[in-house]
Amino acid sequence: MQTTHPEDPTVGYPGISKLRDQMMIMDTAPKWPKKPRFRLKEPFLKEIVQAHFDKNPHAIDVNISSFSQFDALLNNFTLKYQGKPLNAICEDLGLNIKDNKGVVEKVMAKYFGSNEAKLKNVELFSKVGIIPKSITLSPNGKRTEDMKFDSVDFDEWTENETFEESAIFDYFSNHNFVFLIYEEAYKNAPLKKNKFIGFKRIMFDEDFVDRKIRDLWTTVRNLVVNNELKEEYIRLKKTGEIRYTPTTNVPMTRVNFPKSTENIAFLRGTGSDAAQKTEMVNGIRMYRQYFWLRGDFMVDLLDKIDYL
DNA sequence: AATTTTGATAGCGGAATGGA
DNA sequence: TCCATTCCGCTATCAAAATT
Repeated sequence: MQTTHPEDPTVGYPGISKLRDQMMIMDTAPKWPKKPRFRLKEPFLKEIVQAHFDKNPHAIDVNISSFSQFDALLNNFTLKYQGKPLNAICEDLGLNIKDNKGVVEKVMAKYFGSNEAKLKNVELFSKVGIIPKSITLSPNGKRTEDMKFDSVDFDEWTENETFEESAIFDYFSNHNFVFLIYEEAYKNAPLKKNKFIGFKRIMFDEDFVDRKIRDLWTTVRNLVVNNELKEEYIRLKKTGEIRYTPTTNVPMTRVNFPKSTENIAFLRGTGSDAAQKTEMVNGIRMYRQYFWLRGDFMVDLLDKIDYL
């Protein structure tokens, strides 16, 4: 752009917003058409502070400073293991793993040089605000599940007055997401048989965050602030009988948070079992809540992106 | 150092829904 | 009407953190 308009840097501004997902340590704000300022990405600053206090003894330094290098590292993994089932990859990496749900993450952590099970212990990821997520496609490339993200801190959610100050805004706006994409060997195949397909890296579209995530934030916030949360029994539609959970034999209940039927972004609870509902909001005891995005939306979104 | 609790990841499973 | 898909509260598992 400089070569065509060296005297007028503003002509390049629209392109800067488009370059956001290429920039690892810097970011620009606000976005086009407003005049951009440069700033350090917030997760990077946090990591610098953390490193100072040596909070992260397991972190390794793979010495990567740009996304093209990062992408290349992921591409090497893809070239080696594309189409291979998870158990074969484990074997090749020297990981002795039973059929458990932690494998997906453990494999990646190992590849990035950490023997820890958690990818968040890999400094590279936290340093530059990369959030890894795995997604499994059905044999015909459709969604198998919806996607769970972070848990909800209701104090934070209601304390902040504006969406732009909220944690969920920061989560979706200021982070890169790397998706580890797997495909089922056959319908409902066990996890370790799933084939590794590849990586995709995205930043969520500003417009999507501003509409869908803002909707979720506003709706949930209003429900809690206005004390409009309600819990009700789940009843069988045919007979009207109350449903009971299979393991704890407690009545199943629902809370009137946004559901996946009405919204791409919604809340869903999680916990050890129905007898252990630890969260308390508006006097209602409930599972710890997480925000989710619909699986079909995620698959559509990723379909538009190229593999690394 | 051993044990318990918490919480994060990823997915299960039974009922409702929808298409052929 | 049958069967596949979707919905959504619930659950298996593991490891980190807290507690003893």
